[in-house]
Amino acid sequence: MPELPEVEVVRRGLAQWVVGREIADAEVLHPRAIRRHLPGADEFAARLKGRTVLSAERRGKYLWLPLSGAEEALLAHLGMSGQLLVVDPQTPPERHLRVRLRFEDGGPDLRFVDQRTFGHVMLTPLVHGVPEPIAHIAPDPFEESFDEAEFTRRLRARHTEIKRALLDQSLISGVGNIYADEALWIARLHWARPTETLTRPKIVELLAGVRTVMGAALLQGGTSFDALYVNVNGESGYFDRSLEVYGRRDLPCSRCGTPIRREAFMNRSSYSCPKCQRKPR
DNA sequence: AGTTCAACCTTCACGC
DNA sequence: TGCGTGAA
DNA sequence: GTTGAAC
Repeated sequence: MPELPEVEVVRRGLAQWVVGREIADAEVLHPRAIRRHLPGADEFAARLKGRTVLSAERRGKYLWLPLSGAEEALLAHLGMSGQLLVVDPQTPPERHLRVRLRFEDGGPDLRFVDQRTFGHVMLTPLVHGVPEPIAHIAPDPFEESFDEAEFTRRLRARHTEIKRALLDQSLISGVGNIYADEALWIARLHWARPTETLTRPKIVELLAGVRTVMGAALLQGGTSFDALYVNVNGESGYFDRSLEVYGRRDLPCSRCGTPIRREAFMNRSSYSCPKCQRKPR
């Protein structure tokens, strides 16, 4: 498993190419890619033109670029299949290209590509440095503002099941269904474990698991499950992905050899090792 | 109040 | 070969 | 992955 800070690779990748650059033109190729908070594609494009990108930030599945002028940012929500790509302007349009930003310097485009249209980009005001629509989203474990003691306190005050808590974006962000299952396996925790029974060291272990899984995924460009989902380099993360439990029903646990089980939970799949992750009584 | 569930979309793998 | 289904 | 409606 790669070591920290993998996130910085992604962030630097964005910052390196984008920061300080003036937007020449914004093109919306799919109306739903900018749904919400804006009248339409034309105004979206008009408001971006001539603005300069100041920096690049990330929170969970969100990336945002603060812009010159007003306290505003271009916010991208990647969803499950969305990607924010930095590519040579000569590159032919991607099959699922939704929004394309060209720059005055003639350098690489910033392209929002999203097969399933679950993600979107928008222009939004910043409040305390964070886009207004995601003000309720808690920091992810890679952010400097992520406070482990605070997280521990709030987690144990929840009185809920641990996986439910991990998927709660107001408590911790960046952890989806797959990452949750993987992190729980690493920490040898059953998804139904009551949060108030977790010891401080166990929570530390779990967070380490979350960072390991999330970091590996970020290295591959965020969401990359199917071979058709590609990373920032346009390569599939499919083959070098190393999932221990997710999607491995009946396959042996790499720690103890016990067949991995699949259970329905919260209207989705949950995978775990019956031996390593004992169900709480 | 807490929880489940369908909807939002496109594509692909699978079985018949 | 295609059509419906389930899953991402 | 997120939202909002329905139990």
